[in-house]
Amino acid sequence: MTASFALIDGNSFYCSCERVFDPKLRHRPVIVLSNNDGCAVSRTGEAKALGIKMGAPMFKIRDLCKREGVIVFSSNYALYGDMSRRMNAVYERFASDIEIYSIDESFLDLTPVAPEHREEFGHDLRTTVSTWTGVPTCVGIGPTKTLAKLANKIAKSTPQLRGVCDLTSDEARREWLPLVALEDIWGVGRASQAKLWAFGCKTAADVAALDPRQARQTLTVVGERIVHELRGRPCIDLEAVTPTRKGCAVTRSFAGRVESLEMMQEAVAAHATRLGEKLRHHGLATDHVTVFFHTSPFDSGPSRSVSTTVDFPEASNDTLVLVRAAKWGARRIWKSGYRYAKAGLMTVDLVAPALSQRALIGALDREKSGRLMAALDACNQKHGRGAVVPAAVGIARQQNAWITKFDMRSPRYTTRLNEVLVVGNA
DNA sequence: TCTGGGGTCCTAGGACCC
DNA sequence: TCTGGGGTCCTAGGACCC
Repeated sequence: MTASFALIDGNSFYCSCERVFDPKLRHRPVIVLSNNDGCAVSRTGEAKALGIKMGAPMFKIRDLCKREGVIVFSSNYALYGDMSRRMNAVYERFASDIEIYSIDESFLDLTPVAPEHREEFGHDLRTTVSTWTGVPTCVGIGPTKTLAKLANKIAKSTPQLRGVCDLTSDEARREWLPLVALEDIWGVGRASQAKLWAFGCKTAADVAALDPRQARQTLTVVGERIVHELRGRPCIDLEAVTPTRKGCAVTRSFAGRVESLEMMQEAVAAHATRLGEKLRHHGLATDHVTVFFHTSPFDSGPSRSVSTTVDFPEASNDTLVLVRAAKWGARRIWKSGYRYAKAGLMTVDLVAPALSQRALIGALDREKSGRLMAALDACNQKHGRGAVVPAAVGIARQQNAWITKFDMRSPRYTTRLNEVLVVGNA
C-alpha cells in the first residue's frame, strides 16, 4: 500500500480561537500578539489585507491598528491549547494514526483511505471540525509529509479548492508544483532558498527535478530528503507517539528593563518555578540548568550577553532546587551598569527521575520533595498558576519591571470557571 | 516607551584514545 | 626533509520549524 498523509491546520489559528467565543469579531481585522505584547503572531485575512506582516512589532503598527479598527489580543495560551485538544479529539475519529505536529497542525495517516475518496475525506474532516469546534481549517493531502504540507499551502491560497488540496496523483503534482515558490517548501528557509536560487531553482517543481546527490552536497541530507519527498518518495515517517522531549527552557523578555541583581534574581526565580512545573508535568528531571540574560539588540546603551551552567549533585525537578540554582547562577554572572532586556533558563539532557544517578553525598530527600511539589502543583492547578510560589519569587514585587505584559488577553473561556461566557443577564 | 518563545536536527571541528 | 591513521564523543553554531 502506498503511503498517504493529510496535514490539517487551523486558519489564522489564534485569531480563529478568539472568534469562536466572540462572533462580533467575524469579518473584522483581528490580530494576536506574542508574549509581552511584542509582535503580531496571528492575523486574520482582513488584518493581512491591511498590510500587517507576520512578526510586525506592535509599536510600529499601533497607529494603523487604531486607524483601521483592528482588534488586538494578547496571547491566551490556555484557550488555544484547549481548542487544540478539542480539534485533535475530532481527528482521532477520522484516523487511527495521528501526529500532533504543533498547536494548530496535525498529520493524519490516510493510507487506509482509497485514493479516489481522499479529497472527499478532507472535506468531511474540515466540515466536522468547523461544526464541532468552530475553527476553520485547511487540509493538504499527499504521498509524503512534505507534499501534504505543500498541498495545505495551496489549499490556503486557492479559495476555489474550498480548503482541500489533494496531491496524490502525478497529474495533480505536475499541475501544482510549478506554481509553488521555494519559500513555501517545508524545510526550505532563507539560507537554503539562496542556494537553490543559485542552482536555477525557482519553484517546487525545479527542486523536485534536482539530482538528489547534488542537493545533498549543498543542503546536506536535509536537502536530499526534500527532493525525494517532493518526488513522492517518503523519507519522513509519521510520529504517532510523541518522542520524549530532549530539552526544556523558560525564557522571557521583560516588559521594562532590569538593572539590579535583586530584580534579576526574582525574575530567574520565577522562571525556575515555571521550569519546575514543566519538568514535573512531563515527568522529567535534569542535573543542570543554564542561566542567561542579555541586553536588547535594539537598545543603544552598552550590550552584554552572558550565561552560566549550574550543576546539581543529582537530577531533580524540585522547584526549590531550581530556584536556588537560578539565583546562584544569576549572581555569579551579574554585572551592574547594563539595562537587561531578557533572561532565561535552559536545560538539556532531560532524564526520567527514576533512572537518574543518585548522589552519594548530600542527596535530597526525594520522597519529601516529591510530596511537596505534588502539593504545590495541585494547589496551582486548582487556583491558577502562580497562586503558590516560593518566597524567592517576591510576591510583593510581582508588578515590577520584569513581569511579562498581557494587557489585552481575552478570558480563558474553556479552562477557568470564573471566565466562562455568560449568556443573558446575571 | 514599546521588536516573542520554545523546540529539533545537522555539521564541523576539537579533544581524546589506541 | 620529515612530522600516522583512524575511531568516538562532545560542543558550538547554523538552519529551520511553528
